[in-house]
Amino acid sequence: MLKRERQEFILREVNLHNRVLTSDLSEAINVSEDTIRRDLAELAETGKIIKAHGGALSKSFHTSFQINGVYSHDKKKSIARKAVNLIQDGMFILSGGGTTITELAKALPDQLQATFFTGSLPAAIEYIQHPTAEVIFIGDRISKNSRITIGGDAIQKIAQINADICFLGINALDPELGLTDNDWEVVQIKKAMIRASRKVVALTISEKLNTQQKIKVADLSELDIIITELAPDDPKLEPFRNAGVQIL
Amino acid sequence: MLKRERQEFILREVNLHNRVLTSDLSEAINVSEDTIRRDLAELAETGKIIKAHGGALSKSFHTSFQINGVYSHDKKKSIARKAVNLIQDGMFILSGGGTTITELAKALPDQLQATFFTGSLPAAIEYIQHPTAEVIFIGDRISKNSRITIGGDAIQKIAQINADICFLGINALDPELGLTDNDWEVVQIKKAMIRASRKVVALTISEKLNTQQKIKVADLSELDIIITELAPDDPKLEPFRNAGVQIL
DNA sequence: TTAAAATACGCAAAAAAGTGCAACATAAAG
DNA sequence: CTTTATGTTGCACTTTTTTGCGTATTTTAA
Repeated sequence: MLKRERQEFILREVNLHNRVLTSDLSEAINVSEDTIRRDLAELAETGKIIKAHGGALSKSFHTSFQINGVYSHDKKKSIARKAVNLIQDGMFILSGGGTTITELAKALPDQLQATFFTGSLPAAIEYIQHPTAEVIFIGDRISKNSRITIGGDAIQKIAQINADICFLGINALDPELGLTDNDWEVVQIKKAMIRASRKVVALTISEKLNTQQKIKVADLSELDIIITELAPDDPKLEPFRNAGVQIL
Repeated sequence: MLKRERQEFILREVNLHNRVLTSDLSEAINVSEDTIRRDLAELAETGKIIKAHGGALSKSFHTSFQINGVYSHDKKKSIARKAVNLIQDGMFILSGGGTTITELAKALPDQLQATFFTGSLPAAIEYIQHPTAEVIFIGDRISKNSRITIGGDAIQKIAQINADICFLGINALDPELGLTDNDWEVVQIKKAMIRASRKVVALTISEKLNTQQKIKVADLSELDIIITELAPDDPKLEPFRNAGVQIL
């Protein structure tokens, strides 16, 4: 079995079972565990899998673990600081969910007068603590995973809004595939929010750049601004800038 | 099971049940309690969970626990325990706001299957953490004081509901004046909720009995059940029982 | 205060991973 | 065809990681 062939087999196994053991792979392919380890190391280096003691985990399985760690907290704060500069007094703002958005809510300057539409419970809790912000909650069924409103009623309500700007915390952004997500209901909400806003801002930590999930939310062309914790001229952002999206 | 995989499992369990026991996890995953403790320590170190004696708590649970005052905490807990007995599988429940209601949400038995309609952000946060409860949020403008939805849109939505039971945390209850409140917008919401339910349950600590506020919400005759922390035959409750309201 | 439960700590065994090296294959260049 | 350069693989060895156990300590609840 060729090296390339072997690695593709491993990748399929990982994505199928969400985890593989070095020992199992070694036995299945009939090569030494050293070789398997070397393969896993290579696959992990290009970001296709996550290495772990005893084997490896699939990327999608692992994301939740990494993304809500304390490491990314500072990054999200720095993203939030950039984002609040886009907000001006009197604006009508559509706000999605996610921890990055929650940071945005915390970072609002005290004297700001703006109206926030959101379907995210954690975000709403933060917005409502702001001294002057007006908060409109978009009601409907609440998703247990993401703690945001989902469902047709919510989409209808969003469609009635004509917001100045929309902030979306996003899970995956790829130069080719654009904005993607893994939850069909959430995708519908995000699409509705994008339609209901004059300007769309995507907030994301750099780890989520160049990653893909299963369901399409929007093309890059539908985004106006991408905000990450990186400097705007970082090479990782090059393909997105080339697509005509403004980078902050 | 790989270490990382195990920690992901633990993290999911914590976020689902709000608390986990070291002993349960040890048995479920089939590793020693030492190993579980080490995992919990690592997860706590990166801020993903809150460690506690005997197990760990979810981060959100811990924070919401801290936010509420402790003055009448025990009384409200005892009220909540009485109230959950009224809830049965499959019920549609309208739920107001207030710390007593939040306690009710925390006291729900794990296996309960019910649908909760609410316009209270803190209550929704609690309901959504329950493993099986369905949560429908009634959206509209959020009041800064009470953190519940107010406004005509919400009232209209409530009118479309036909709930089995309605739980109201109340601010003032008087044998003559009935249920009163000081916030006009909140009063409209409460009235709508009472209209939309077959059975109305008022939850209150005894300090609020025999007090009045400025705006009338409902007559005593519109209430079906009053729950306080007192024993049902307490003399303070006599006038309410005489008005034909059931006391728990 | 006291007994039981839970935890921290040190330690040792087992498993897994990293390291250097030699064997082998492959392909390009002479 | 031979030689050389390159890359791949397996092996012996060391190092690191992980785990469970015994013991001492702390925490909890009565």
